Amino acid sequence: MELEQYQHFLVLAQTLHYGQAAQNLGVSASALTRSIQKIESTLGHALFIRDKRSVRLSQAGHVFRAHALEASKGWAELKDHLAQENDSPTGDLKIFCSVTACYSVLPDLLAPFRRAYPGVQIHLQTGDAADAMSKVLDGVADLTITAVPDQLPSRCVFNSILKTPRVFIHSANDPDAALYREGQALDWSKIPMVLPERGLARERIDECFAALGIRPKIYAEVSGHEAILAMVNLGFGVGVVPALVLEKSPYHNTLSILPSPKFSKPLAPYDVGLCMLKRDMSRSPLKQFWDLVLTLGR
Amino acid sequence: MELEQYQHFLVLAQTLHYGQAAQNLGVSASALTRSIQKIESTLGHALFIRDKRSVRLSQAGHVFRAHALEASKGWAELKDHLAQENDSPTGDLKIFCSVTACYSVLPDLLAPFRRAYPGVQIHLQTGDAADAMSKVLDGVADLTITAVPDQLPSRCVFNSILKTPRVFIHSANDPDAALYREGQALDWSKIPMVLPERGLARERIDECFAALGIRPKIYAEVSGHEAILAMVNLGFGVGVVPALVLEKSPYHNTLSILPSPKFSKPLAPYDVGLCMLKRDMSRSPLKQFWDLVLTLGR
DNA sequence: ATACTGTATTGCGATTATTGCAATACGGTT
DNA sequence: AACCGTATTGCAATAATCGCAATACAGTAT
Repeated sequence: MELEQYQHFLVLAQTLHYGQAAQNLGVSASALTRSIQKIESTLGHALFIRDKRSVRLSQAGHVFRAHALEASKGWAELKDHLAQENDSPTGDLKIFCSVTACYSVLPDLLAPFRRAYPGVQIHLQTGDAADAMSKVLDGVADLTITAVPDQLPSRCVFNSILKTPRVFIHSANDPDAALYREGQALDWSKIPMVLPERGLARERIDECFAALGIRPKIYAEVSGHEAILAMVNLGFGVGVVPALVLEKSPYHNTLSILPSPKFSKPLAPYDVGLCMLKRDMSRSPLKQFWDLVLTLGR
Repeated sequence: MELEQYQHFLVLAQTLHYGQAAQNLGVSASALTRSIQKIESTLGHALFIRDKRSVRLSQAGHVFRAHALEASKGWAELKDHLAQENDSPTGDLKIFCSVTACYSVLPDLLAPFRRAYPGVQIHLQTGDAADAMSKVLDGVADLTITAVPDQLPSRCVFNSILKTPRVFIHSANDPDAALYREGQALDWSKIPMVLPERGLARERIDECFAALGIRPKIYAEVSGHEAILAMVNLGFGVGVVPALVLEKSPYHNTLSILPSPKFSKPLAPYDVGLCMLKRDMSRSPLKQFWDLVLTLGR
């Protein structure tokens, strides 16, 4: 008997409505049906009386409800008890992190986590954000802090931590710097740009320009926000990076922000968050990390 | 958290030995290892301290043990409570049964079951014993009462109910009846025989004769014990059937038992028992039936 | 009467998890 | 140093689970 099924039962016992209970639980109605059927089958008693129009607890259902409540309470008490033990939870935590996230959001998460769970061994690996998802899917990393992917694999869950606008930047070293500073309307099809080589960021930028019928003039394609900053700083062109990346970089007072082109469809902000496997939501110390991030977010 | 895993934990907590505990539980050591790992992972605490030479409970392990015992007790109480409810367990029970078993052992099982669990709707189907296993595997039947198969599918469990010797029989109508009655050594290679067309019984008989270097003279190949009885009763030859089948048949006083040939490797008794899917061992009302048979067997 | 709506259940294909076997890692022992 | 005993892990096979779409079925509206 799964503890999760107890929860299914308890919610259904309250709502007395499969569709609604399923929605509350975040599962499909068929999954809920089968959870209940499975309990009934192991118990040998019908827990609910369904007469096609209404659902209500049977006698055995009431008995089981008392048990399920008791069991849930026992489980909660256990966790309390363990939390108050002097020894903190143990385990390994393999984090994969883009450099961007490593500079920007990671410190704010890792410090309190370390304080709360000193027994957890943390392995931190940085790398290209494009690899983040596959690292998690392959089990090389337990969780990753990175931009929200174009489409989340079904096995993963994502929790946004912060959003920061994307800004267009240029350097005083740029031959055209004077032009940019005048604040006039710019012809974006003629401005040399430093853009990401691939990945979600590049796609979004291309889409936004395309919506205006503009084919940007690409001076360089590079990999990684930090590389963009470096190139732009050398005066090679105009780049696009998340504002936060600029702020945390050593170039933040040598580079200037340009007003964004008048996109019909605005460039979505850079959304960075936590991503891990659904499966691990119930596992330690991943659950602890996830929960901590939630509390910090509020 | 599975209730089954609680059991795994509790047994390991007692034996403090993976191999031994695994054997007690009837699972492989690796499965046990993973059960424990999973609990530890969801709790975030090591339950056992392993130092390659010994296994002992950790502090968190002791805490969890108290919880697990409590939870087990609660579960047992629940089942007690439900058992004492006035409404008996409900459900369907689809039984597939060879005719032989239907006459011989089924009544002794079904009567007490019906008395104990009147709420269970019983569906009984008889048919060729050779089909029994596939009926269960295909989900057409929940359980079957039949001879132990040559090799049990891995998804199934089997529980022997009774064994009865196989006997060689002949009829007074047989032209050679006088010969048989004299009690002299018989030349089995010359005696016409009525044997099962296929299946385990036939294979065993062939093996036993083959071990003596004898190729029996087959007069007829038929399907089903009852058919053998009928053919033998008409005087067509000598047949082999489980003793119990003979006793329960209408021919039991018109047919006579011959001394068995002196097989070097004796003909194994007919072993009839209960077979169902492992999966269903925890489901109702199959578990009830299984348990009832166990108690009757003792 | 017939079509329609809301609700629980079931069939099915695809995805995940679990198992057991064999291989491995790692102390202690001969 | 080779060998045991024991827990763990890699891997391939097996089984369970999920969500979607189809179905069943009672009440309601047209």
